[in-house]
Amino acid sequence: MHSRKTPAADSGSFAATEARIRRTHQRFPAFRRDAAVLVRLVRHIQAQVHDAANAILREHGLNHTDYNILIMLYGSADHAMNPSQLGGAAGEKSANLTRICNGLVDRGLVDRVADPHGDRRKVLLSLTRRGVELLEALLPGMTDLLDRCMLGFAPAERDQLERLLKRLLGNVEALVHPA
Amino acid sequence: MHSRKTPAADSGSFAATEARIRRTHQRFPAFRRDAAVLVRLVRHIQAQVHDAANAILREHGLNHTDYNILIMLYGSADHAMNPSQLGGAAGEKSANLTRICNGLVDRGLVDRVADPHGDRRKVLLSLTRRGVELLEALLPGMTDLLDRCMLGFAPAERDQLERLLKRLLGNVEALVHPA
DNA sequence: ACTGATTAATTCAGTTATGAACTATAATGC
DNA sequence: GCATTATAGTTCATAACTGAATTAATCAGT
Repeated sequence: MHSRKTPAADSGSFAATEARIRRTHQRFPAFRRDAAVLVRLVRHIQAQVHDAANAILREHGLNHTDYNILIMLYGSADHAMNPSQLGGAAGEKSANLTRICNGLVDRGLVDRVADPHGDRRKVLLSLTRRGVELLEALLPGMTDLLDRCMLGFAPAERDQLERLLKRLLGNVEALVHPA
Repeated sequence: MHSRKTPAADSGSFAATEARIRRTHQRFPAFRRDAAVLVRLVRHIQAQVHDAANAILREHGLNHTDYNILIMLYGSADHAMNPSQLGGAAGEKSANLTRICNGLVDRGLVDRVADPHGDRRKVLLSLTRRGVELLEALLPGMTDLLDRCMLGFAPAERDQLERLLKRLLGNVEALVHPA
């Protein structure tokens, strides 16, 4: 018996990717190396974190998306948010959010009630006691993962990276919601 | 008639997200603000770029994933790669890659043949003439997207961001393939 | 008040992605 | 040579996600 992990491929060595980007730029000069590299870096980082988080969370019966929803609620002022806030915060489309929350509600981790404040279209999602407990049981593992991401980064470097990424985010948000 | 765009949510304003992360940190001090912010930034950036690219590519009958495969092949030395190289480069799992390439082969954009060099397990994927043509028709739009990502970034800032992201990638790769 | 446009959330059909199992070939050790 | 182990690629069942349509409630202008 084999296959303890997905064979996938050697995702390491971004060097080959860079060589490809360079060649593309040669064949099609308008294609800018720098931007392409950045976008691909972001893509790879996101994919790896996603996979690593999934691997950790699987044994608790959750995936990275579920976790993201739970931690957003955990961080919110009263452990409660509307679906649309939550979707925006977690970067999930509303249709997907409904599905995810259905699952979390079914498992008793999240509560879904009509929003008491006026607007009867709205819904309030909140962590149940069990949701809080599960999340807090998960947090050490996830915290450790985050720590390992930051190995070798000086505080000033983290700040700088954060600042630059925020500007990048500003730019890419303008792509979808133009003006 | 309404709904010209998915309602989704206000993905803008990362500020609320930061407030949540701060609260989480207060309730669970081991949870580091900086790392969490960075990971969520990466997630949001990737999601937005993905959506924007999909919107552009849709009218050509492709999605962002398809495009990524094609551009990898385009950038490779002889417009040809093995599935596993390609999967690694594009950040796709092998099972998914098979499916994607099936589609591209069916549409006559990609050629799939036995790798001529010895190893009979291997397969070679390459761009067809049509694949090259379609890709080159697409590239101006995608190039423009990339350009808009970089608005307001000085060359030195791009370099710095690239360097920092590469280090981050190094760290996150170690998460999945430990040691 | 009433019409038309917006917004919140969900539903739905179709697409895309995942983990595990499987087949076939190649490499390694003995 | 032969057994063991590893790798390349695919298949399959299931899960996750998407865009568009739908329902219901609010809002804005008149």
